[in-house]
Amino acid sequence: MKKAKVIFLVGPTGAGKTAVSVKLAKKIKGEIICCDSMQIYKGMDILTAQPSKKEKAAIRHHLFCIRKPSEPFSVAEYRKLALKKIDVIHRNGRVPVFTGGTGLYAQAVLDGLFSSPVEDLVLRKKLYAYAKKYGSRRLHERLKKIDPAASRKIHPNDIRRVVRAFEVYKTTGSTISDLKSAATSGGVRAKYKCRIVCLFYKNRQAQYKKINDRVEEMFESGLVDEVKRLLKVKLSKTASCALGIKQVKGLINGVYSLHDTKELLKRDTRRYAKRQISWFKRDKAIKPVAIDSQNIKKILDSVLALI
RNA sequence: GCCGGGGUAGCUCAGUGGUAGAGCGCGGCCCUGAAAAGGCCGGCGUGGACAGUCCGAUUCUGUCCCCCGGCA
Repeated sequence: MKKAKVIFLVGPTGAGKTAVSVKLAKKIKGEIICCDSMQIYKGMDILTAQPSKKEKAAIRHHLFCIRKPSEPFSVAEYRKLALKKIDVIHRNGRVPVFTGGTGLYAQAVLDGLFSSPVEDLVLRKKLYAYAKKYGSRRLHERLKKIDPAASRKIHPNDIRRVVRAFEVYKTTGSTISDLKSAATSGGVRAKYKCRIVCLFYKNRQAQYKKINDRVEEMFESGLVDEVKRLLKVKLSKTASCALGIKQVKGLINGVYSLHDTKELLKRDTRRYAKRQISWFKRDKAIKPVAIDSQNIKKILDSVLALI
């Protein structure tokens, strides 16, 4: 039996994934699935560069705007929803096209996740308090005793991972290393004919220019008002991580000038893009498509040739 | 023109009579239930120019050039 196809269109922010994804989906009878940890939130259209109404009307989009900004979200939850969508879309005889820049989400769908417990907020709070009091090094030392392998991999300063490793052990009785080396469940990579394409700029300067321009546009389209609106409710920990919220909050509170806010957001977005590139370079199955212009037709042709 | 302050990494600056550092930028990397998050690594730069003192000057002295503030 011929394997059904699943497409992933990934790449750093500002590469033009959204526009390409719509053209691509039209061409191959595809439907788009959000592969972005922030675009799953509604009410953050400018902040997350949500696809336009027109784009959404042209092609079926899934998993966009499915959570309120007050609600938390996680990779595991994402993976579950994404797998369901793949089935539904295949059943309709169409091709799922995952589009977005969250590498971890793509990986979770492709390779699955090892089974680990949901977050234990109470325990987590305690662990952070401990780390704050005695230093994360001390917590790391303790981790070394229960899970030497994990302690070797996790840097003492990487408090989140140190805490998580502890949390996993305390709630399940098994170490995160053991869980990790046990079989990961539900990866899609072998089950379907997966094609992963990453758009990236040949020239870093061109990419940074695009990012800088986009930040300016976001402000012109009403970013500040959008953030003001969002801040009226208590944002979940996840939603509040969206790039732009912290920076614009500083502007609203009078901590930064408009100019400084823009520069800060540009800088943080550049750094984010850099991290995305690092992430996508790791997976050897990812096929790179170099872009040097915004000629969508050309980009689309390159993508089509690879899938 | 005079008085004062200053010219050190792409930027902002620190420091020292024995050839220099910190933040930011920038580059590279790691990554499994917060991932647009979190973490790690990376600094030879004509120390404005020239001359002098000294065993030795980026650090002291002199001259010149440039910048900033004040007075004219």
